[in-house]
Amino acid sequence: MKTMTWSKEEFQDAAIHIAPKLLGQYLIHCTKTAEYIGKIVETEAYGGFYKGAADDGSHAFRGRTLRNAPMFEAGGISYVYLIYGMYHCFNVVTSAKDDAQAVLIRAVEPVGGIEAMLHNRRREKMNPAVTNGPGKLCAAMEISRQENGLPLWGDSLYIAGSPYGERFSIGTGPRIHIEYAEKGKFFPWRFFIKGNPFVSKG
DNA sequence: GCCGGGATCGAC
DNA sequence: TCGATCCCGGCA
Repeated sequence: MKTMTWSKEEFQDAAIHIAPKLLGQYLIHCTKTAEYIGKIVETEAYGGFYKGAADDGSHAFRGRTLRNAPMFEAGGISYVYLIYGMYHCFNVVTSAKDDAQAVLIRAVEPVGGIEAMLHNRRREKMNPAVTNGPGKLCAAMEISRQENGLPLWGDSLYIAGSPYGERFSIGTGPRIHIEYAEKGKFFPWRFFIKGNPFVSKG
């Protein structure tokens, strides 16, 4: 049975709607080394408004810059940036052009390309620390700024639905590590699969 | 130019 | 709890 891959149209929606929908879906990255498959277990929405307040936790809050430019494109492309000089974070850009919104993928459960993921993370055995954080999953799945601004409806980096009708309950809460955002730090825009061991500690 | 800081991680 | 490490963005 073939999985359904997300089309460009499906990304033209608010990040707050897409963030929970991405849970249980597969993030797939095909490289020369491996075909990486991770089940998305934790996401965060960025951009837009919550009860009339703009999201001051979003990179796009102060307008367009060189770094956040992909967020201002039409939904369905990647937004990958370097953080703390060492790590990368992968986002799915959503909504219409010039409506800067994105979903940060915070954690995945390894499903395919596991040997390569372990190698990339310099681990001997699988455990949650291999992919239970945004920087960790990028390192594991070979996602860096080379993957910035790429279409997600192509065939090298894309989202696919689960062929199984998997049931799970969704937890929500405030987003991680944006204490500087006076309004946004209270938005309940973090989503995760309850009980999944690969959800980040936060 | 210079300087402050970050949607993190892992060692101590 | 704290340091690593570097690009960006704001300001001069």
